[in-house]
Amino acid sequence: MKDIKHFLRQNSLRPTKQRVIIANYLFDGVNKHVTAETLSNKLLKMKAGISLATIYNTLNDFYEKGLLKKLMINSERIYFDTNTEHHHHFYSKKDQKLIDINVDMKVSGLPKPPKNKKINKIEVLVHLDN
Amino acid sequence: MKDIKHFLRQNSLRPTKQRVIIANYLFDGVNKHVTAETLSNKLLKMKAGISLATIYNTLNDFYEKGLLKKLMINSERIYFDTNTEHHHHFYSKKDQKLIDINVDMKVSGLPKPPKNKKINKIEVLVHLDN
DNA sequence: TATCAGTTTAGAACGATTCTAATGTATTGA
DNA sequence: TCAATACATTAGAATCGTTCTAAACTGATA
Repeated sequence: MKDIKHFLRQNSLRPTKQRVIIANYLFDGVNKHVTAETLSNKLLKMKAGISLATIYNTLNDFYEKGLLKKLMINSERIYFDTNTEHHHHFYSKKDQKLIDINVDMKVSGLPKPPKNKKINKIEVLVHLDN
Repeated sequence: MKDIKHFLRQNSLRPTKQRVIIANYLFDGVNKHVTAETLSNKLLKMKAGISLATIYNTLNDFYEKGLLKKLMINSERIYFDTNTEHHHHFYSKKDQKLIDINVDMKVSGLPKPPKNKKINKIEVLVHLDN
């Protein structure tokens, strides 16, 4: 896809074969949460022979350019989120799955931050039972 | 301390020397957030010769008995929280520090959870800038 | 106080991630 | 166009937090 190459160049990333494949999958319009492992599995199914090292490099490169958000949620693995807007999540431990919450939520009753500290952002994680 | 031995027994934990030392430190009335590493450092300073394996075992034993909460927060390490009540946190990435938020907070505008899922608990993490 | 289940320990193993350094490739500019 | 080079990819080694193993030890019990 021409668009993806252009998109990568716009973000100071050389459109190599591997990056194009990965970006095409990640930025297909449907927001995703991936770990290196889940992405690797997807790519294996697509028969794209991309090494794990490259998958890690690429996810981190995309992250550094702001194309992905990093989530570390009650879990052992780092999730990369293609939705880089500020938003919240449902999390099902049982399914090991994250679901975006895209509506605006308000947190009330927040105490003052400690002296000399400023609030940067508020993250709400809604744990699901089943 | 007699109390601590009793406390451990009440929780079906044999009051071994190592567990008594660790419990005495953790449950001294001041809530704490520790990782295996920070606890190990504290114990080294106290000249308690307790192996890392035992520290991991003990933290996990305490966790299994509900004496500690596990937090995994935007970070590489597992934090154990001596405050097992439902509460929220400030988190300073710069300082790698967690601070309890013990006041009641309300989250409004929460969407319905996915079909057949029930909300278990809501965790708010307030990221600090500096 | 002997027995035994539970505990501690050093060090090995593990698993996710990063590093290394050799090979390959996109970009550039002559 | 093509050579030079800066950047990417890769397999496998290294790393680091954590868990496992199996041998030695200890608290509980009778």
